[in-house]
Amino acid sequence: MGYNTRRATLKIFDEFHQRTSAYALNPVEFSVLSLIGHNANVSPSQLCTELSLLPPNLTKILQKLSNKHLIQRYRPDSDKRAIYLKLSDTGKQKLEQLEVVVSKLERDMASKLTDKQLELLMELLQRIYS
Amino acid sequence: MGYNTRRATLKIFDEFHQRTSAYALNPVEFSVLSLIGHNANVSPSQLCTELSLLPPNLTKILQKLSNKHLIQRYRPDSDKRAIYLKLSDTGKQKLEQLEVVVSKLERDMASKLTDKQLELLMELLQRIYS
DNA sequence: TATTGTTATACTCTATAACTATA
DNA sequence: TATAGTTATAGAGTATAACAATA
Repeated sequence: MGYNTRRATLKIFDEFHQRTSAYALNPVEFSVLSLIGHNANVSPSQLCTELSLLPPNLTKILQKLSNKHLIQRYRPDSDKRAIYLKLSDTGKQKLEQLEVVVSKLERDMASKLTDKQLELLMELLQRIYS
Repeated sequence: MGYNTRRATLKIFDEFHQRTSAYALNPVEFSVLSLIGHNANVSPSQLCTELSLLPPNLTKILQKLSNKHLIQRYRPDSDKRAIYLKLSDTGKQKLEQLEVVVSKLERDMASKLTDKQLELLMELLQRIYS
């Protein structure tokens, strides 16, 4: 099973790189961008939990996204240790574009599956890791 | 989809490490050992193709397996460039033990799935990457 | 000249420890 | 004393180029 999930991941990630090379973001970085986009004011620690990333590694991803002016970080008055994350206008624009590419990618990678089968595949995978 | 396959892979590999730490082999190294075990006289280039590994990286894996006295390498008379791989007696023994652990691991990781669903999951994944 | 496999090496990804600032 | 996040760094995994030996 691990063999099959890994082979599928490699294939999908390879195609992801080919189709999104103009954005210079890898799949995990895209996930971070997407989660921030759909959960404004999310914190780094929440992202670490949700994506199984270690804090030091997430910090580097956030620095990269920040250097590309895709996200903004600010410290809330309620807790000056914490950081809230949200997308910049550029970030929102890029995310929207990327989501179109990625959703087409997903459909193409599953070209041998019906919509129902793809949905089922997702559910079975989630039952494995959750 | 890539997100879900990756999360599942991470979970499975993590459990793999916990249950097989005594053998000091990672999942890919186990796959190499297993493929050699079930395909005597397979060549490194065949393994590279089958497992999507690059030759220099497979070489390192084979050196590790060889240092552990799990495999034997020999050059056939028919082509002195090529290498044939097979398991040593120790290798056969270790593989047999590992396969018991791994097949139990597989069943446990899919505890929320019926046998039929697990079988289906495999087939859907293979349709993605093949 | 092409193929098989190896060596050396660089790059990316992931993991650990120590640190700053705030609570 | 504990928590959020950062920095520095080490280690594992993956990639590219150059090479030796054989076909």
